Amino acid sequence: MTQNKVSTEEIIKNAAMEVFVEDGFDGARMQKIADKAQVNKAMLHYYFSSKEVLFEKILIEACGEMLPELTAIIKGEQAFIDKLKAFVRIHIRQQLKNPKLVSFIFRELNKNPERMASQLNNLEVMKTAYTDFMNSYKLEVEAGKMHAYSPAHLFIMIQGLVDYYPLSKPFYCAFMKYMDEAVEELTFEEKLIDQTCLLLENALKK
Amino acid sequence: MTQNKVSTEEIIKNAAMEVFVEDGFDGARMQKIADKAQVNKAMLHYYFSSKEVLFEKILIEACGEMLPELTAIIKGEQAFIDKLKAFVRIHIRQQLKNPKLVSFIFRELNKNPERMASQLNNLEVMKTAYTDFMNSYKLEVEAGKMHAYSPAHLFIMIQGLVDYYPLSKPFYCAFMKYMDEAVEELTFEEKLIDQTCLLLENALKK
DNA sequence: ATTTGTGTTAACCAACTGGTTAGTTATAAT
DNA sequence: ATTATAACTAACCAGTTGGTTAACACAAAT
Repeated sequence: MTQNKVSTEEIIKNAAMEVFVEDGFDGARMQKIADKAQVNKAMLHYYFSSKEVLFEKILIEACGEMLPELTAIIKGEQAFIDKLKAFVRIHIRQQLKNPKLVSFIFRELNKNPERMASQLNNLEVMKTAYTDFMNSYKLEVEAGKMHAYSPAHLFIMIQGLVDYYPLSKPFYCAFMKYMDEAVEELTFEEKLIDQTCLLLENALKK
Repeated sequence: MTQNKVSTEEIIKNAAMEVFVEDGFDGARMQKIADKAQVNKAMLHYYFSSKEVLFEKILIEACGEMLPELTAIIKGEQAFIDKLKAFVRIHIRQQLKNPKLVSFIFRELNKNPERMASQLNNLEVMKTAYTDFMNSYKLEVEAGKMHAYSPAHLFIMIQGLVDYYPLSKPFYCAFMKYMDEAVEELTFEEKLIDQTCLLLENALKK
């Protein structure tokens, strides 16, 4: 019973995650969520008062799912460049596991930047990650081992390199087909990771 | 009359562009488009049979607006690296002029990759751009002047560098505020362009 | 003057949407 | 056994949505 109680709410959440990620807030239908969760539609309003509230809960969870194993890397004892490579590798692989989640986040981010901003408090991890990462970079620069970039801009460029492909994967799948380039997805993506690491290494190392 | 005839259809299109870009397909309301165009809602169905049809027209136009001055660059007589820099500069500036358009394209791309793929025929420009660009790059590599990357992957990485920030600008605006970093938008963005050029130069030049 | 065709409108409609409600079952507490 | 509370359901509701329709205006062609 206590099991069941927790369970139903969790089932709804999982169903809602799927539907919201697939269809976005506007496209998502409460009935579809209820069907997927195999509960009566009224249950959605029983556990979560409104669509908006349910969505907010899902959005928070979705954000959380974006930055998991990453913390481990930052706290590691590796050299900066190895940390960076590990970050690239893990981040891209992770995003590619669920590309729809990535596009969901960006979709809702652009629709309602303020809401996402208010969620930023939860991303304390990200703040420390950013700071730690950039401090190690500055040390490398001061030691004359790396080219100097503006840390903030470098951060954005790295994010671009690791977030962009998962976000536009469907486009490139179609584009490749159109270009008559037969590509085996997995090898292509692993190679993208390698190439990204290589590019960053060349761009940074003096 | 002929003037007026053309005009009304164009007015509707412009209004539809605004609303679809702002709200996405699911969020957009025909009434809102009609209001913005200051015409009766029935007129939308008079000129464009359905929401779907109107949307498709808008999507094509939106895609067209994405790749304008770029063709000029490719046909230019500059050296590869200068072409690349010019591309970065113009592309980022262009996207930043209307960031909502960028996020609109990505939103709808991820919602309906097949539709976007079918629109790829219109992007003949892109195909030639891609081929030309990559051929010049290969020449540089063969001449031993540049590091060798897989052309396809390099293409994607470059796109990531130029598309990512406009796409996630609202996030970084909020993030910067949260990090207590006061940034003057325009200078920040011009510097991002410079930094991107620098990064690519370092990553490519031997 | 009358016809014809295009542009335009107000009013309407069926389908759908998020949300409610009144009532039912099941479980635990007294 | 009775009560109280939480979990659940079927039916319903008011508001919205994309889309239609029948009538109207107004110009050009006859």
